[in-house]
Amino acid sequence: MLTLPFDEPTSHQTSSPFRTSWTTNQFVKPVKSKRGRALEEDALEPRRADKDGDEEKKEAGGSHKKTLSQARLDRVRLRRIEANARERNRMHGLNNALDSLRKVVPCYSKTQKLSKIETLRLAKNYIWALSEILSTGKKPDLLTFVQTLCRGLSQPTTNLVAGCLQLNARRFISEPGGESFSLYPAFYRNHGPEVAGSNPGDGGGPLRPFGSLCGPYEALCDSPASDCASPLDTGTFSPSSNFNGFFSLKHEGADGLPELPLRPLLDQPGLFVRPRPLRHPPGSVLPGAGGIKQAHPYRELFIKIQLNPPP
DNA sequence: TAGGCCATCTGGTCCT
DNA sequence: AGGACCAGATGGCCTA
Repeated sequence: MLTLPFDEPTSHQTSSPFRTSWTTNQFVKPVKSKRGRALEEDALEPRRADKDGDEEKKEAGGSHKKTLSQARLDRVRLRRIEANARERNRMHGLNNALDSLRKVVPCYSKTQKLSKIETLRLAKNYIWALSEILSTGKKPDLLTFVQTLCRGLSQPTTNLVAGCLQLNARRFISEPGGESFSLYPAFYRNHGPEVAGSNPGDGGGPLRPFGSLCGPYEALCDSPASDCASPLDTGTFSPSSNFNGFFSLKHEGADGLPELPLRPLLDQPGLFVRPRPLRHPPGSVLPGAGGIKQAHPYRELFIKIQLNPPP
C-alpha cells in the first residue's frame, strides 16, 4: 500500500513563485504593517458608534457606566487580538499544507518554490495525469504527460516544469552543500525501489541514486525510459518546430515517439526561468509587514525551453 | 516604477 | 458566545 507522506512540516515556511523561501517571522518578532497598526489601534479604541450603542449608556451613574465601557472595550480588544492570532495560525496551517503539496508534485525545490496558485494548478494537473494513466493503463508519451502537467500554468512555471521533466536530476542535486532540486515527489523518494543513500541538502528521506533518477515521467513507466540521460549530457540539441501548437520538438525517435521533446535549447533563443536571487544573507530577517526571512542562499539556475511565441 | 506575490489585519457569516 | 472560514484591504518585498 502506497502512502503519501502528507506530513506537515514543522517550520512555518511559506513560499512564493520562483522566489526563494520565505519565512514569516511572527515567531521571531511581531511585525505589523502600517495597515495592521492602524487597525489594531482601532481595535484598541473601538468605534464611537459601538460605545453609543451600548446598553451601558442607558444606565444611570457615570462612573459605573465608564467602568463597564472600559471592561467591554478591553474585552473587544482582547477578542480581536485573539482572533488575529487564530487567523495567523490558520493561515500558517494552510501554508504548511501547501508546502506539503509542493513536495508531492513534480518539480519540488526548496529554493524555487511555486506560488500558491501554481502549486494548486500543477497538483490538479498531476492528479489528472495520474488518473489518466490509471484509467487507460497506458504509458503516456512524454509530450502528452508534460502538456497535461502544464495545462493552465503560467509560462515561467511551464518552463520550469518542462525543464524538470526533461533535465537530468544530477544537474541540480549534486551541488555540494547546496540545496537539492528534486525532480521526484516525496512519495517516490520514500518508496522508490532503489532507495539508497541520502541527500542532506534535501532534508528529507533517502533519495534514489542519481543515476536512476530520470524524472516523474519515468517514474510512471514500467521501466525507465531508454533515454534517461539529459540532453545536456548527450549534447543532442536540435531546433524546434511546433507540436500541437504548444510545445516544440523536431525529431522522432526510432520508436516513432517524439525524441526528447521540450529539451532545453541552451544555445538558442527562448524563454528562460531564472530564480530570483536573494538579496539578503540566509537567515536574515527582512523588514516589512510580512517579516520575511531569507532561508537559502542565492543559487542561479537557468533553464531555457523553446516555446512557441504567444499568439 | 509596475506588477506579482505574500503576510497580516479585519469584519462578516456560519456553525457548534 | 466563541471559533472557523472567508474575502477585502493594505503594505512590504522582489524582479523586470
